Formats: sequence, structure tokens, C-alpha cells
Amino acid sequence: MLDIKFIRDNVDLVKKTIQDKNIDLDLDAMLSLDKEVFALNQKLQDLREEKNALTSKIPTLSEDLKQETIAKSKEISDKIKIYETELSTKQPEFNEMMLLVPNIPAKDTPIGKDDSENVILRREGTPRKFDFEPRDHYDILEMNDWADFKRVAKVCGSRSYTLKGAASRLEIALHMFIMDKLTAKGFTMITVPSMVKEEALYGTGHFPTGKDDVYYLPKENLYLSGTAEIVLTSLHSDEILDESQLPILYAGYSPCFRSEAGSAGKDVRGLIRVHQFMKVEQYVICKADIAESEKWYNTLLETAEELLKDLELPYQVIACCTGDMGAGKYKMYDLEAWTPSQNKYRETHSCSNLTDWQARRANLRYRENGTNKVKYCYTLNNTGIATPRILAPFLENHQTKDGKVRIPEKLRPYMNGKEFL
RNA sequence: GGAUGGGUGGCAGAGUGGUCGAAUGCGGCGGUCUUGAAAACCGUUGUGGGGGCAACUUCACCGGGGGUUCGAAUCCCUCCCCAUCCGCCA
Repeated sequence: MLDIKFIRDNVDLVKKTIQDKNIDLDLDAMLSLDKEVFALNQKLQDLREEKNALTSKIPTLSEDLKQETIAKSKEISDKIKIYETELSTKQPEFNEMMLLVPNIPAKDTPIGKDDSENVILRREGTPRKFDFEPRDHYDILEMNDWADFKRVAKVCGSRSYTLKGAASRLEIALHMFIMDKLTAKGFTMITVPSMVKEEALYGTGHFPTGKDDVYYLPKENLYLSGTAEIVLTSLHSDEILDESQLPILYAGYSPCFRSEAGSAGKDVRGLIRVHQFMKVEQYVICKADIAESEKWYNTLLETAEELLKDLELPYQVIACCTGDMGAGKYKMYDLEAWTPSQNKYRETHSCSNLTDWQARRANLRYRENGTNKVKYCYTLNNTGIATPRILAPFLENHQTKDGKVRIPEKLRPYMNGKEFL
């Protein structure tokens, strides 16, 4: 959400953003509705003021004056009712449109219509040259008895996974590995539920537009969260934090659920795209300062890059273009790890700065030191690690000719010091 | 699943029809006192919107929505949420 005053004062910029980000919103219609709503509120305020002045006097008036004043007050109430009725349809309509207004992207954001126009910023590491025919992660898992895709599909349907033995240990080790990295940087480990109320999804911006991607539990009237970000954003909503409490740094751990409704047929085999997975989310709430938020953005990005380097995975950094970045994002970079079986880089991390766009929705505020002014926080997030997806490049990059998998040195302390899985 | 109780300001907690945006206490902030601190005392202290250069003024908000009434934190309806006890269970 943006400040309505900002929208009024920057109509052209907001319109351009709506276009660049491919948002279905008629800003002119919204602004004319804004004018109507504003005028109605103005009239209502005047009438209420008039009425309050009358009714507050009533207890002290003589009997005949009292009757006269009551009659007058009734007349005003009738007028108020008319305007209120009008407002009761227009205000919600306006509010809904406000939820669609996108955040203004950073100036250096590539303009583009979809992920095909994302820009590769840089590549780190060199894809390995194999002196044998590399297997894909699915086959590596099967041949080592590290997974049982067929049986689990029987029980749980497609896009489900199991990991067994060493692969299962690897999954947990990776989470501990990133947790240690993040706590060393001052992040607080936090495990959060995955079942969330609807408001939380509006708060992050996943709703109203992303309803198809989210599982719904009708009996509980709760949704299955696709990321810890949803709970973390709302944890402090409706609070006014003190500036001294900021930044809040969370390493949030949760099961994540995604219906993948828009990805039918894509990545059905293996670990890349499953309905339920585990994720450590890097999450920051900081003060409303773009330089400060950029600093944290770089920390989030660096941490993820360190992880990929420690795991010895070649990767590239992608600047997501306006059409691919999502309405709420000010900036979004993806990290993609080299995946030999597909001969391409596949997304493992997604790093975003939302500035105050989410905080406005979630009503996440703080009191500024010195001025005592109440401001909206800035929020940022990045993947810490998401499993099992990252196991695909991991297993494939580190496989040996005989079907074993080498463990990168930095991870060995988490794997009983072993060199191979 | 069964049975209760409850949602009021940063927190605790009064308030059952008007003078209530809301007593009181705690906390916070400012000050007096003190070498300093504590204690004590005095003052101050919600959010959002409108008007105004400002002083200030005004509207809304006591879980959400609706209703009764000239007037609602207070009465009625409805929804949501939370807590506790019992049962079941990781």
C-alpha cells in the first residue's frame, strides 16, 4: 500500500509503475473515487459537528426547547444517514483499489514484462565439467535409496517428497548451517506456525491477488502459509515499536505450503517444485530509511551468497524486472544455482526490499527517536535456505561418477565430519 | 468434542445512556530536590483524518459489522477473537 497523499501528488509516477508492473488497476477511476469519498467524509464531518453541538446541550435545556432541539437533531441525522449509505459502498470500493496500488520500484530496476526480461547481474563460480554423464538429482536419490518418490506419491499425491537416510540428514544439516550463520549475524531464530488468518496474507500483499496459490482450510478458516514472512510481518502489526527496538532480525523457520496452481506440468519430477517444504527465512524490520534498508538488503543478499559459496554451488544474481517482481517490491534479486541436469540456473533464493509497502498494510509502525513521530517500518526478506529445492543443485553438482555425493568442506561439521553422503 | 468467562489507552484496571477519549494505578517523558542515583513531589503522556502559517480547532475510534436512541464504551442483534476448566491427543 502507498500513502494516498503520495499517490495524489505523484499520479504520473504511479501510473507508470502500474503499467511497468502489469497491474490491473484504473488509477483515474481510483482517484475520482478518492475525491468522492473525501467530499463525503467532509460533509459528514460538518453534519456531525453540527449534530454534536445540538445533542450535547439537550440535557440542560428546558422542556420545550428540548423537544425543538431533538427535532432539529433528527433532521441532521437523516441527512447523515443518506451520506453514510453512499459512503458505505464507495469507501470499501476505494479501499480495495488501494490494495492493488504497487510499490514504486528502485530507479535501477529493469523494466520488463515477465521473467524473460530479468537481468543477470553477475555469475559466481564456474559450472563443473563432468568427465562422465551426470545424473539428475532424482536418479541420484533413487539409486542411493535416499528417497521414495513413487510410494510417497501413492500416499500424498504429486509434488510430494520424502528424503531418507543421509539425504534426510542433509536437509536438516542445511537448516542448522544457515541458522548458525544468521545467529552469528545477530538474527534471532524463530519458529512460526504455518496456519494463518486471512488478515496476515493481506498484510504481506499475498492477498487479494494471490488467492489461488494458497491452501485454505475451510473448517478452521485459516490458510496454509507459503512462507514464514507472512507470520513475521504480522507479528508486530498494530504495535508502535520504539525506534530502539529496531532493527528486528529474524531467522524464521517454518513448513511452507504452495498450491503451485499456476505451474501445472512444470518441474513435476523431483525436488524442485513441491507443495510442502521447509524454509528458513531471513527477515528484517528496520526504520524508514532507504539507505538503512539498502544496507540490510545487502546483508540478506550476502548471507545467501555466502551460503551458496560455502556449499560450492555456482550461481548467478538476477535483478528481477518490474513485470516479475511483484506489486509490493521496491527491489528484488533472485539467486539461481547451477543445475547440471537442466543445463541452467534455477532459483534458490529471492531477496526483496518492500520499503513501507507491507508495513502500511500490516500497520507496523515505530516511534522515531527525537521527533517522536510515528512512522511505518520498512520490511525486507530473503530466503535463508529452502529445502528440498536446494538439494537438486547440491546433489547434482557434487555427484561422483559412481553415484556418491561429496559434501563441501564447510558443511562437514554438520554431517558428522563425513566427506561423502 | 463438552462447559464457562472475557475483549476498554504502552500495561493493569474502573466505567451499564449525556458533562466520557474515558477514573485510578503502573510504566514513559519533562521538571524540583540530590555530589550522583533512588525515593518523594509537580507537570505531562493514545492513534488516524479534516481545517489552520500557527496557537488551536474539529471528526472518528473502547474487538468487527449492524440496530435502538435526540444522544451509545454503556442497551439489542450478529460475527470474530482470546482465555480457563473437563475430555481426547503429539
